Amino acid sequence: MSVIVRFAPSPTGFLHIGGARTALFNWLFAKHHGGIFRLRIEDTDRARSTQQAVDAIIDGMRWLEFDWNGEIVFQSKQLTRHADIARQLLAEDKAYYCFCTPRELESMREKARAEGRSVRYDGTWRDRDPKTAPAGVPPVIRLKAPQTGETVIEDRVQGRVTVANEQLDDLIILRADGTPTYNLSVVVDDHDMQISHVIRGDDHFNNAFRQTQIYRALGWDVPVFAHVPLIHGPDGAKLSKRHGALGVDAYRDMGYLPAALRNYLLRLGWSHGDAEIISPAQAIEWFDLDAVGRAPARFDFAKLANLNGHYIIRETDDESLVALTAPFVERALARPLNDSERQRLAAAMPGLKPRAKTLVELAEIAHFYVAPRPIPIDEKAKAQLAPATSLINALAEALDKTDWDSASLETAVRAFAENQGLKLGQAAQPLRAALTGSTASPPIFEVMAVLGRAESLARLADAAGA
RNA sequence: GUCCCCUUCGUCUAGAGGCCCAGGACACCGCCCUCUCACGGCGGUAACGGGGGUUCGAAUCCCCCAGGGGACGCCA
Repeated sequence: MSVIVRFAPSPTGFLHIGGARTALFNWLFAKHHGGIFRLRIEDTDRARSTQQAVDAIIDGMRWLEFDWNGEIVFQSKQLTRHADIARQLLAEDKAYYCFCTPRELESMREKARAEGRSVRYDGTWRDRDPKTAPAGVPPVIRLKAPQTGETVIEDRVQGRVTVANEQLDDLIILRADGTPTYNLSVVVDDHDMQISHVIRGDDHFNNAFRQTQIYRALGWDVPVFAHVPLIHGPDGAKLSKRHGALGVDAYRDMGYLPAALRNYLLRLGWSHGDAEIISPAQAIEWFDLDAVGRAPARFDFAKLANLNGHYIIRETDDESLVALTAPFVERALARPLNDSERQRLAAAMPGLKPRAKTLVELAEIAHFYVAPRPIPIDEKAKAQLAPATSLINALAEALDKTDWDSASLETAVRAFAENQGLKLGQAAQPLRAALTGSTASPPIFEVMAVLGRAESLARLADAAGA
């Protein structure tokens, strides 16, 4: 069986983190089986769909490097096709007109809820003659769903799940305004696109039963379903904006790498033995639906940060890191970086990157390298500097006679400290405070080497003078 | 309320009857490295929701309970 899957978001917002994982699973599944991965925009809700959201989703997909096959399918363009199918079902007596008004349905639901019954359409118009319809009520079309027996789904993640048909009511497939509803559109599109496996969020599980009934009514093959559990927030509740249901663009802005996000999302609800760091090639080789867990997973920023640190430190070359970090540095500087500054950052990168978990942090700790003099000195650094003015002056004098490379500078400072009867740290910390404006930084001799003689001595003079 | 699903360290998970007085990763704590902070190395705390069965033997199979989640729209 050839594999054709799709990711089908509705464009009512950004590509959120749960959607990104669904896209990842579909994408990996397709790659693993040498199949086809398609993108379909479910924009049948004319009121809530926006072009902006479509763009955000495409943007997110590109950023995560999820390449899809063929043209993007816009569900809204298939509306007449969907409506035709609804009418075909009507003609075949597999569907019927229902003249209940939304208000009537609402009171029906309220009554059911009040009586503790399950909330379902009662089938009022199922066997009633449309000729008895009230005037002026535009009808909807409902599927004549089986009322006895059961509907079974063989889900690749959830297993075999059975629901009694009496639990399912006659769902609306065509609205009063003649537009198709979601469940009909999905079935027709998935059929038309020859989708073999429907991999999507658990929140669609109930729809799978409805959709199965539509497939049956149409005499079409039902695709293989795989419903993956949703992602929860750190408190176990449904993921909300407060704890991470942000658009992937927000993660980009927070300085996360797409590779790290992909790796993190992959391990949320899926595993391969003890593997944690998983390359795209390995992911494609290993990924399958059988290893997807059935329990919802909580989103954990700390683990994402750790993974991101790994990808920054070990999987990204320094040149790329400079390019990725530059926008954040420039934002803080409120001006573009020039070539020599970029070169300085590149030279500093080996010392910078093990100290950052995100590109934002990387930009923050890199800032002192390109900050204009006199550089800002934080409170703790000021405290270390205050009693050390003469020490800084003496050090500056000694260093000015030294070759300006990391090793020579270290030798000189060590000799200086020894002569003064100081521990190395007692000389290095004031130097660090003066040169970086902070009490924590990359190794101070490396900092001096990257800064260069002129800039370093100037910063020392600034500090001693202040 | 009704239907469906889920339940191993704080978190992500390994585990498909004996290899498990439960392994890995993140987080946390300690030590080492060290000019600071990181990185790295080493070590540590920490879990099978509860109760019944089945079995010589259960984290693994069955039942019940509790807790959590999802769905019940002329939204997707």
